Amino acid sequence: MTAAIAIADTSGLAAVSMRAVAARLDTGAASLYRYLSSRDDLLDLMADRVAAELRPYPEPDGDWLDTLVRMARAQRAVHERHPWLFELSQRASAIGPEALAFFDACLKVMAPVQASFAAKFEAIGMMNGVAILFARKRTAGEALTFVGLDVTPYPHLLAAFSGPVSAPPATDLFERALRSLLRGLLTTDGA
Amino acid sequence: MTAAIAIADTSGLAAVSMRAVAARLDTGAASLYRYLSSRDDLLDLMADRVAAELRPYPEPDGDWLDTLVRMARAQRAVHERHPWLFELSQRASAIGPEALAFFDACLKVMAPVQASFAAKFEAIGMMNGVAILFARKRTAGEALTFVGLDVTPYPHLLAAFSGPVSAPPATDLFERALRSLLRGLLTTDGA
DNA sequence: CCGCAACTGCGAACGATGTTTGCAGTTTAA
DNA sequence: TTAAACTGCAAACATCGTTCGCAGTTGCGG
Repeated sequence: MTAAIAIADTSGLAAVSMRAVAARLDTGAASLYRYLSSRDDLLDLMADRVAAELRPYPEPDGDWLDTLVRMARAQRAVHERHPWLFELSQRASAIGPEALAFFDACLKVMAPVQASFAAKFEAIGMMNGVAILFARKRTAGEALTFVGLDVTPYPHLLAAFSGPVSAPPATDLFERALRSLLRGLLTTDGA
Repeated sequence: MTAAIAIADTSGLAAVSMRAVAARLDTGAASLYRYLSSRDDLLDLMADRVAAELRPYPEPDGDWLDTLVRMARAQRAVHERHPWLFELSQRASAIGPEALAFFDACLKVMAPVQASFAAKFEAIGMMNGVAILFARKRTAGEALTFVGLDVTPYPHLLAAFSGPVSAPPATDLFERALRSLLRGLLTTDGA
């Protein structure tokens, strides 16, 4: 449901209650059960609907690694647009047709790579993990800056914060990390 | 609370209700609020209690990469012992003293590495992500094997499953991935 | 030993949640 | 026209986290 996604985008996943969604649709909560079997169903639909934003998949032109990085960038963008997607991605049932299609497209890009299916599977999982991690980077940074914690028992943490505050921007840390990881995962000489 | 962790280990996080924990302690739900301010408090305490299992931290002997891999192995073991920890790790408030101590220990190991604090921060985050991903590998594998999905629209997925089922074990995929990632993240020549 | 203040445990109740039920109202088909 | 099927939805139920208020206990100054 588009209404549910709108609520999640503005107020978070917890605000997506059956009553809230129904109210946005000017109806009662019970009416939703004519179209959904449960709230989990709704969440799955939301996840798959949003996974459709990964389209169109890039054509595998040139280097497969470049193409994969491009797809990972799309994943990161989606996770930045819909922060709640992270909470859903851990649910096994959230793997819907769109997620499978993306998975399939990744495999297609990896076709020229000589590696086992298990390795490719792992690589796609890592790609997803990296995209999520970087999408949440800003949030995580704030989490450590929040007040009220005495850092004196952690000498190295203290030293790190005492140093120059703004580090060199480390441009494209995302891409560098992803590239080195995928290369290490999918080639034999990269160990 | 040890009781709450026991419930989560056997029945999942959702089963950790105030009433369930109280029942295990032969008391009423309201009594818990003499010691906890809310359920979130309880979850934070659980996360930190379990983070203590990462101790003792290895002494930084020899190569820093070896030491980090050892610490990541410990993380993976904890996540395999307590699968629910993953759900908690996304909550900012779950960063307690034990988590900070681990973070500090990582920074200590990284002391000889010449990289910005931002890069090290990112590297620790990735390390955590990789550990979680591999801890959940078996679950994820089952998720794709589950029945009821027609894979015909996904030709590359189908081809992958049609191939030899059991791939070469890919021993130490965990360590290879981690090593290539950390090296790429923390050194300048690894791009 | 008393009396009073502070603390502790907890049954009962409140609001909110996901879900089920039952019943009107409406559409469809014979 | 009429019976069957479908649709929307208010009301009710179970369960959740949390609060309230009251007994029972403890600690302490007189």
